[in-house]
Amino acid sequence: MSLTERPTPRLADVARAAGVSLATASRALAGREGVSARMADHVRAVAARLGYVPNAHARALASGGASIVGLVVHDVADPYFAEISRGVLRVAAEHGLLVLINQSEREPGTELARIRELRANRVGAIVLAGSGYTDAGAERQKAAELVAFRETGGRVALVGRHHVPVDAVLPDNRAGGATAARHLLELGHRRVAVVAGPARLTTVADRLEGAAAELSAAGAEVVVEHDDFSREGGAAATARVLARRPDTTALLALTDVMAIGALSVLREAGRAVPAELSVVGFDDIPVAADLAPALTTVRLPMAEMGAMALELTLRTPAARPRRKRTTHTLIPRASTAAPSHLGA
Amino acid sequence: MSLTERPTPRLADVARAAGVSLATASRALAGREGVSARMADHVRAVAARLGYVPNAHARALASGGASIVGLVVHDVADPYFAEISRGVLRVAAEHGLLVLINQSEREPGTELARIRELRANRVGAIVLAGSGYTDAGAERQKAAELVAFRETGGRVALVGRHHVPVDAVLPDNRAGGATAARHLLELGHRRVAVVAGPARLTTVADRLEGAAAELSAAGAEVVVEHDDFSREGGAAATARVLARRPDTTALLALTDVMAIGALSVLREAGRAVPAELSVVGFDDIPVAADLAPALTTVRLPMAEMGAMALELTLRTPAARPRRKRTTHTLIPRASTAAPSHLGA
DNA sequence: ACCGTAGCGGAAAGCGCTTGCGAGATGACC
DNA sequence: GGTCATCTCGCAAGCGCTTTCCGCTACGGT
Repeated sequence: MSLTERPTPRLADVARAAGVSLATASRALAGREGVSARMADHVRAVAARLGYVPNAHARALASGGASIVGLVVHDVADPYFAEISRGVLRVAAEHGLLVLINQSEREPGTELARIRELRANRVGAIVLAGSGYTDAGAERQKAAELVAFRETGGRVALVGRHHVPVDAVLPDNRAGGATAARHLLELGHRRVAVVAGPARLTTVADRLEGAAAELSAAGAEVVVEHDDFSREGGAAATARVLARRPDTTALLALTDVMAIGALSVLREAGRAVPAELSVVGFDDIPVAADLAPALTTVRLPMAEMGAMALELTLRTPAARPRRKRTTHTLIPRASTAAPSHLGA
Repeated sequence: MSLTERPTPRLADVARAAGVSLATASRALAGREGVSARMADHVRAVAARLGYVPNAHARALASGGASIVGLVVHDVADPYFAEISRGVLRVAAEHGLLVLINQSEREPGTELARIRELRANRVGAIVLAGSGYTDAGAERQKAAELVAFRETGGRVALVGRHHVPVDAVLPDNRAGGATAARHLLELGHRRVAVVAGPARLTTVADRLEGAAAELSAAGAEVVVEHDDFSREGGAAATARVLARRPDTTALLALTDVMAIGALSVLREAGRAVPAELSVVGFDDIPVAADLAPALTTVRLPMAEMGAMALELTLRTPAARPRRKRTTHTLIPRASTAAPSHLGA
């Protein structure tokens, strides 16, 4: 190998080259007081000349605690989580924090493993985004891990409803589901299908509950099809809806990503949206406005949710878990209209 | 504060509780040889009972090197980078690596700062995704930082063309640009506008060069409008194209995200796509097929690019930088057609 | 000119873990 | 039954940095 492996300069090298002690060098570089400005400048200049990069592990070990936070999402490429991540990264950058990112792949086991890795890395805080699970067993293990982390000085914030007694940002899922349903009802729809994600996710349970309550209160017929929280899942669920209840006049997809799948199936099936079938989504991901037709949806402040979660972990810990509720907004676009027999 | 801050159990606690020495406990938990299976099981059981989580910093310090890799992207919420990130995370998970993610915000200065932070954290490898800069000064600083990192034992891989002598995954930008242009030419377009990102990015330069070369060789008129690499940038550039050259028959957007902005402006302007104006994008981000109309584009294997980059860093270092070129594929969809005077 | 005070710099003790080396124990072989 | 090879385990020395505790210097006050 022609690669010359040169040892990284250490603080001691900087100190020696600058003609000062370790303590002085450390203080100078950390910008701590107790060193004259002149001296500090000198040390910094020497460090720069040597290409010194402090060893964050040594620093973390000696001072106890690194400036790293952990982020766990279901899937980074899902626009919902991408937006949340962006919010988290923005706040992290503002505070000089580094972000260790993880995907849980929507698997409770994987999620648990990721949390442990984060703990091992002594991150200062963990932001767990994505839905909780309706399975009490999985939630209990996660809760134990997270509580242990907090008890050893870590900070935790969740995005979404989990059965864990820690700070959380709660998206307005139930009310959002109700709002979406009401929109369809007001347009005159009475045969509505819900294209839902996996029943074991609390996000799905909440949105569905809000929608179903509203719809049945109005005496509408409701069918629900569960599938993956993905474009393909949305497509598959929609195909089943079409087969099972061809007279459905409106589709309520519990995420925009699923709505995208729904729209594609409807397009292929030659069912005009919204003329024959209305479609409403959830989240308002960035592309929702650019779909064909533009998607009516319930907007959640995704990036802010991520930002708020990280900010929660930065505040002084509270004795009782804090809950921050978000708002939601119906964004009416071209994908919803009155059912055709009314329009006619 | 009612939060009971309990100290994290240390390896010494586990060793004592298990009745073994530190060395044995360490080896047992690391799964290293030199410890009988019986003993190792016992130690692991005790560790689990105590809720022991090894301190990754101490481990990194003692063993020199953490199992963390750094990833720098321009913007996590941009679908292009989200896909690359997914590829990186997949490979990282397969190898038990943690990923420290960073956004450079398309700022050379920020990018540099992020690389330094990654270095400070003694990551084993850095994957730098996103375009290089045509500004030689910025590239030089980045190169210095990256080369220094490599010389001190770090591994680096880039995605995209940078003026840095390290391993890289090179997307087929130039040829892809040519392919997109040829598609338009074959349809009969002769007045083409390129909706381009910032000129200082090598990605833009390469795609544009490939397209322009092909177009001018065919004697087509070409206008280029630069703007941000975003939906809004694409919209603004398109608006300018419309004002400057109303007789343009085809738009070549250098990324799908910009194409989305272009489509929205065209829709608002009442210009039918592809009847009046054809639009072709670049990347084939997941939603490209679901736009209105479905976007013709040049597909790049984004997730694989991320995966390949990380895998490059995992291989034994080579004396000379390795370059992996990707393929590209034209994905014809509904947004392109022959210009109207031909169709008529 | 003397003493008090403040402020700066140096020595050293860890932070929690890995690991090379050597001691002790165990079994094999003659 | 003795000797040697083979394992298993423990000791102790760091990894690079922070931080406390002191001692020293250089001032200003009187």
